[in-house]
Amino acid sequence: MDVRGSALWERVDVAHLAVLRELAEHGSVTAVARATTMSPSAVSQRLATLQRRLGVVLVERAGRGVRLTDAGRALAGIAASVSTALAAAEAEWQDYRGGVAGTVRLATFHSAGELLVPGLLDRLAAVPDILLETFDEDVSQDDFAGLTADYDIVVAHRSDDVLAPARGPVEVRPLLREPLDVALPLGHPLAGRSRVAPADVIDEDWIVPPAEFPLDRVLTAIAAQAGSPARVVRRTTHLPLMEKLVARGHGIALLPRHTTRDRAEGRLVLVPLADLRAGRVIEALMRPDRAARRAVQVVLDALVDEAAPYAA
Amino acid sequence: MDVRGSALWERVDVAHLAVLRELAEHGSVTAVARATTMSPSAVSQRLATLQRRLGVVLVERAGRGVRLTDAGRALAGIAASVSTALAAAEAEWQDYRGGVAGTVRLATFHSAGELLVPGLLDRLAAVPDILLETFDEDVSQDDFAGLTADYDIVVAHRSDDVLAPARGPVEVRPLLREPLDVALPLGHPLAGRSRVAPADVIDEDWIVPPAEFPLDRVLTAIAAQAGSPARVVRRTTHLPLMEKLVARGHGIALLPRHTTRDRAEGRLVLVPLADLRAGRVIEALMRPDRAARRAVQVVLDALVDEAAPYAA
DNA sequence: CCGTCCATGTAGCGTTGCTTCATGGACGTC
DNA sequence: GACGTCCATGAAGCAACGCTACATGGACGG
Repeated sequence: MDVRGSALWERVDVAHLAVLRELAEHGSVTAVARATTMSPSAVSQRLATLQRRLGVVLVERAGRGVRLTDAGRALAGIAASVSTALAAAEAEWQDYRGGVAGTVRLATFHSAGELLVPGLLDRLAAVPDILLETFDEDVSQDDFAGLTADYDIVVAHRSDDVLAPARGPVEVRPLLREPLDVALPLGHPLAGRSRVAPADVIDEDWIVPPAEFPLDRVLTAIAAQAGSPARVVRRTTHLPLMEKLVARGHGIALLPRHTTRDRAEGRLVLVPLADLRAGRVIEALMRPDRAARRAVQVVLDALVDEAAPYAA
Repeated sequence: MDVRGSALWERVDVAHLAVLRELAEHGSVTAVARATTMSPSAVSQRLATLQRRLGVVLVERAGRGVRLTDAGRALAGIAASVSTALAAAEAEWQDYRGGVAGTVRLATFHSAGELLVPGLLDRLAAVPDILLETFDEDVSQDDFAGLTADYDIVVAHRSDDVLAPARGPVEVRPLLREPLDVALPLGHPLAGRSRVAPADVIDEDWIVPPAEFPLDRVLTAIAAQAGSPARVVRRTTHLPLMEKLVARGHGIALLPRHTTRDRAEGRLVLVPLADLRAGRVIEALMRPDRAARRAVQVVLDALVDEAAPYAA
């Protein structure tokens, strides 16, 4: 940036540096090319010139793909902070100009999308300069953070029995905690109860998502408390399917209270669990540089507002 | 930096932004061209493309030169923070690589240069990768800050009767406080005294630097305390000349203790002032982005070390 | 009123970096 | 063990960008 002195930036373009950072997150040249709408060759050439200009080896081949060297990892970390600073500067400029324009890519898992996206779009209708693109992404509990490489905001969930782990360089904003209730068909013997204990329901047939999904972890806790394992008869991540199966008597399930009430109340019964704090935490994850963008912040704030009624 | 989203940095190059910042500090296109070794036309074209890409007017003509618009000033401020972030990133990279290379431009006023530069060079001999360029710059008290646009480190002085004023975005590192003594010829009636009061010396012929230089301000304070104005017979910033004039009986002067003692002791007598705290503060001034460079920090640390013996 | 200074256009050139296509190595499969 | 696939990289060609050098046109001062 400055001509005199050492002037790293006379030789190295920040745009070139950015691909290194993307490579660190996406893991392969082709993935970076896909994510940035460049050709793989362009990505490769950028990396090559970067290394030539710096006189340092940053990437090395590893089998079919590439791997960052130590120096590459170090520089990618630096590139991340540059990204964040640049995004902050851009935000400052947008503040000055008044406009909050931009495209925001939001990933939600199904039930959160159902719960939050419609109201979110209503709120954002007042901000015409922001284009919100929404995507469905439901992955296992630990994989949400990785999605932040592809989206500006990732709505993630985890069972609230585990502390939020160190998630590295990802920013977290809590949205809501959603209690999990036992869903029973209308004619079920326990359907009239105001609460049920783990021991009451452990011998039922259960319908839950695959292992390592938040809802599954809670069932594990129930089984632990009841002292006997749960009998899982079907696994699916698709909540409406779970509801239909429960309604027709094919088993019972743990279902998120708000989401289910909005949709399936009347076709089945939700009974809170006694003796166990069962719930899932829903939060927004972002890479710091993306979080620094004003358009992202506006969407995030709207998301928090939208979630507020459920936040209890 | 990022392809999706609003992507200001896809349109605007940080190098282009940098010229705006330089323009804000140097004030004219030609001055920026000189400072950056580009042609004036290149500077002008960068500004033009910057405005075209942003769709905003940043500079406007003012008489023979140009003036920043409000938007231009705002963006220049942002450019400054970008510069700092980039310099910090470069420093991080240099830390990783181990080397501390670079050219550092140091401006000193004459007596500080005499006092500090020889020892500074000794200290830096151990760091072969740093090239130190030194320059003499002695300006009036308030103009030192402006020199930071042209040098990495500016050694400045001010009389210590005034509080350091808000110096905007300039970083300050104190180096030493140098007492000012009354310099008398060897045979002077007061030459044997251990201290002299303002009233003792106010009726002498005085030799001082031009107005608004630190030493002049101290004489003003002496006159105020003595209750009568000082009779100034000659003005010069050149300390050796002042010493010679004093030694030959053409008047007396206020001279910095350490500098003078190193050079002229034996040819004149230095007597401390009683009833008045007379001294000048010597400090290093830097622009934040320059201060973030490791090479600059190394030189600065050496400078502080070199000044330490006098720091009392 | 003229000379000087400053900024900005214009022409032309060099460099850079992209796309497209071809090559070559590594892995999985039949 | 050979083939197909996937991935990264090299070469050729082209387009765009930004610079230097020079010319133009206001604005200030003598």
